[in-house]
Formats: sequence, structure tokens, C-alpha cells
Amino acid sequence: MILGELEKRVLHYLWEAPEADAKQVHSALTKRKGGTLNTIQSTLDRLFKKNLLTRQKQGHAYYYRAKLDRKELIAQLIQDVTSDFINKGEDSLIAAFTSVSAGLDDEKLSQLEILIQQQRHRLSKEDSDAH
Amino acid sequence: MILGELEKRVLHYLWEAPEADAKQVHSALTKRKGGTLNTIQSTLDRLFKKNLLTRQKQGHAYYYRAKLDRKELIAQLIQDVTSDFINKGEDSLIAAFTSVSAGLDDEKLSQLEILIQQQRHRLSKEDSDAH
DNA sequence: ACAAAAAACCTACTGCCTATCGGTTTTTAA
DNA sequence: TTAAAAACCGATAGGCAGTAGGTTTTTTGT
Repeated sequence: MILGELEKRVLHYLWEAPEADAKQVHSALTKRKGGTLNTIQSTLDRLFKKNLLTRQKQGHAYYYRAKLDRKELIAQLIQDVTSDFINKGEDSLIAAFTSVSAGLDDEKLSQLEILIQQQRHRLSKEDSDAH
Repeated sequence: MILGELEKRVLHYLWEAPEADAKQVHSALTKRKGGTLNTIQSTLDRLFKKNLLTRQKQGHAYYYRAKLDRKELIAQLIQDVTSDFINKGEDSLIAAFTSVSAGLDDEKLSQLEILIQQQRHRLSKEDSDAH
């Protein structure tokens, strides 16, 4: 998945906005820089076709929402960009972790351990919620 | 950093090969599929200009080597693809970890903890080696 | 119901990048 | 010193983002 600069800016905007139509996105993203409403419409449409946005008519216009939040998209992009380099049987995300961890210092490793603990808590909470 | 299919195949080859000239890469990568030696030369040159390969004349031809190993490249690509989505002050790699860990189950979290321990050992070994 | 306004849709062009390869110059080696 | 090998140059094709003009469809106010 390749994302252009404008596409990224639109996503950023939609992570703040809950939802928005082309007009809103346009006026928000073209304060200094130029660009017509059509450009924004095309970009929203391309993101929709990439399955990164949902949309639904509300009144007159489509209202778009981000399908993935920021972290989910990051995880997706990491999958995309790493999958070609992961050997069969190897888990793509674990392998990516392995690659990245090689550049981390002690403090960051500790941060990671905390994140792992938080994730465990999240998992056990999900489990009890399921009852 | 965007890598095309052929570029990826060349990198894969050079991770196995230690080093190789265009001729070797060409005969290795064009068993079934077509492609001239020139195509491989261009691809090697593009990778060289992207700073992903080193090269040096040995006898008649350039011999190319991968500048980054597989995991280093993966880490680099993750940096590239995530940096646009990381908020200022946030560490790009930690943030990427955070994103990815959200999709991991208990077993994978344990694998991660093991990786973190291994990385710690590597760090302390480096430290003692520095003496 | 109808006309004006708004939005969606189609189409096309530019720019950038990869893949491809023909042809020319430079380098190497017999 | 020339014939072969390699490097280098240039050109084309295909794909995708960004951009926007123009047309059709939808919505809405009167």
C-alpha cells in the first residue's frame, strides 16, 4: 500500500475529525496551499477504494470516516512493507519486532516491556468481558 | 523508500550471495522469467544510488554487496513508513511497536519478551566488549 | 414541479518511479 | 591494438498520486 502526501494529510485530519465530507476536508487542508475541492474528492475516493475509509450519505454529501485508527494503520503498513522480506513460517510482525529491537537501547526496551504488560492486561480484560 | 519487485529480488539474492556482479545476479534471477543483463545493471545501479548496495571494482566488473542485512532493511522500511504518522516527541520505533503489539496474542507477547531479553544480553555484551 | 445549487462522476494530463532494453563509450585483457 | 566485456546514456512503457475541467446526477428551496 502506497500513500501519497495528500492522502496522509487527509487521514490525519480524519483521525481528529470523527467524520467529515469533502467540503470540510477541503477547507481544512487548503488553508495555505491551493487545491480544488475536486482534488480532495478524488483523494477521498482513492482512499475509499483502498479500503481505508468508509462513507455514507448524510443529507446531500458523503461523510467519510477512517476505517483504521492511526495505530491500526501503522500496523497495517508495517505488515505490507515487511511481508516481502519475511521467510515462510516466520511471523511477519514478530520478525519486524526483532528487526526493530536491534536498534533500541535499554530504556526503550523497558518501555516495551511496559507496553507488553499493558497489552496483557487488555487481553485478560477482554477475556473476562466475554463472560 | 519504495522498492520494486525486481529490486526486492535482487536484495534477496545479495543476502544469500555475499557479493556478486551483474552477470551473476542476472543469471540467478532470470531462470524462468526474461530480462536482459542491462535490466539487472540498471536495477543494481538504482539500488546503489538508493544507498542500499555498496560496490567495488574487482577485475573487470563491479561487485555489489548489500549495505544492510535483511533485518536492518526491515527496520529501515518500518521507520520510513511510520515516520509520517508519528507525533512529535514520540519515538518512531516505540510507536510502531505499540501499534503492532495491539494485534498480538499471549503467546506472541511472550515471544516478544524473550526477544527483549536477548536484546538486553546483546547490549550488555557490547558494553563489556567495549573495555 | 422545477430550476438552481451542490455533489458525484468521468476523463485527462502531469510528474515521479520501476522495469526494460537498444545503442554507444569506456575499460579490460589476450 | 583490437575484440570482448562492462559501464553508461537515453528512451519507452506502465503504474500511481495529484490536480482539475467538464458533465451528469442528486438535492433542495421556492
